[in-house]
Amino acid sequence: MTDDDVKQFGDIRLERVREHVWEMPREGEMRVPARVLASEQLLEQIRQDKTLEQLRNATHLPGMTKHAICMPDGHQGYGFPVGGVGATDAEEGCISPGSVGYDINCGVRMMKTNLTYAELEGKEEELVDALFANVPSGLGGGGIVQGDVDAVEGVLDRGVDWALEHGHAVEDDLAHCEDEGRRPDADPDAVSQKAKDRGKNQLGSLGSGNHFLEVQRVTDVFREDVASEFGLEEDQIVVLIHCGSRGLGHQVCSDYLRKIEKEHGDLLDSLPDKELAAAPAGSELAEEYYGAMCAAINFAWVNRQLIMHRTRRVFERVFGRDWEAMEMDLLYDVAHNIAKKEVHEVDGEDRELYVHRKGATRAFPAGRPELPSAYRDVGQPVIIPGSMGAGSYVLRGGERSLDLTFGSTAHGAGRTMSRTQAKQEYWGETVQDELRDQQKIYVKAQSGATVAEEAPGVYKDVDEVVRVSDELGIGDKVARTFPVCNIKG
DNA sequence: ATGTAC
Repeated sequence: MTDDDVKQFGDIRLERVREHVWEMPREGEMRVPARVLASEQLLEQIRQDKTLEQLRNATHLPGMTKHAICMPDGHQGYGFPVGGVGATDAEEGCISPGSVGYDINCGVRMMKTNLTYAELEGKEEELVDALFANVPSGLGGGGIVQGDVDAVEGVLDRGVDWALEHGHAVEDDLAHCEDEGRRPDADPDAVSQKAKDRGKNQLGSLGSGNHFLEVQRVTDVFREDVASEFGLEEDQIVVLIHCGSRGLGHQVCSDYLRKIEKEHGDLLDSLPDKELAAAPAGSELAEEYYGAMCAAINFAWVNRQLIMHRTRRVFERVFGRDWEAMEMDLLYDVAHNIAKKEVHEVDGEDRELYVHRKGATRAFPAGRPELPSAYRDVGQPVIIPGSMGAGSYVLRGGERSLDLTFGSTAHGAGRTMSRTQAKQEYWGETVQDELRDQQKIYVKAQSGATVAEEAPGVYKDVDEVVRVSDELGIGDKVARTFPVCNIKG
């Protein structure tokens, strides 16, 4: 090993295993080593905050297997890094709400169209205004559906099946969503009344922060055969929807963090950070949290479904054609913040694990039984949004992901500065004017401050993140898109 | 991310 192959950041040591793979050797109370998957350039950004320390802390979680892993877009989060993957034994390990994240099933879906960029040019302002007027966004309440108690119960229990029953989905949408849009382990009774109350008037709403709806054009195709299977080609218009489970998921996370801290104090005392609070596998709270989290997963899927279906109606008005004629079909919906029971090979043995992916995307290659039939022979689509001034990517689950990352890859570009700092560096209106005048990107937002917080300059280079994923073989580049219209909170 | 704190 040469000097170039070792990095010492304070008391944290990283050893290069090979290109883009850095290992933090096991020491002290660490149960497993940790790994950072990053280029030198991205590692230099990752080391700037508490990401590496949080990654090391995560290796202390009971039942952690193989490695705690940090993706190329990793940054500091609540307890567990955003861009982190940790797989714990589902019988002898634990489940940790902070390792899922507050925004349960924050994620993205991509809807295709058969429109070309040429057909949209000149209509950008009309389209962005119509989307903004019809898709609720911003903090607080107001959704596409004003839900009552029964509606929320149905959504939590049946996910996108509920949307289908109520005319907000078609069968084909279910066939192109993970779990067909319905987590079978959902337990609505484990979701507090307070969480349900917060969620009932947020069904079909974008929220705030980095959440958005973006109309994009496909600018590059890297793997022609896979793109063709996915139904993507250059110049095509697609729609990307990025949002989560709103106040409901947030409430589920905080409810269970509080309960688990109280009930499992011994386990908490054995961890280096209280924010990693975890319930032992098999305990009542582990089961309840898992059921509640799965219900929140359903809520987020329905949220994205309602927004997508409303978007079809908006396109119908703007383009004067039926959405079916515009072939506005769902490509796929991917979760960025969940824990899920999955079987993976560990030391030559198949074991059931809680795979925590926080700011990480499942990236299963061809052949995994969980994949819908449309993608079983090609591998699942992985959708990685960039900032509103940069491209986004469609990848395909890579052959090496099962071996390296429990079937996962990155989820986005990742911030480089805090929201507070961003507001000091940028002014929302100026950002909007520049995007429009220099790149023909039309942004409309509830708040100028949000635009400043999400300015393209506050994000890492998504091209570099995707390059690492592709070169590692965990997620293969298929296509790149570029923004046309963007609405946000 | 989030009725931006308990």
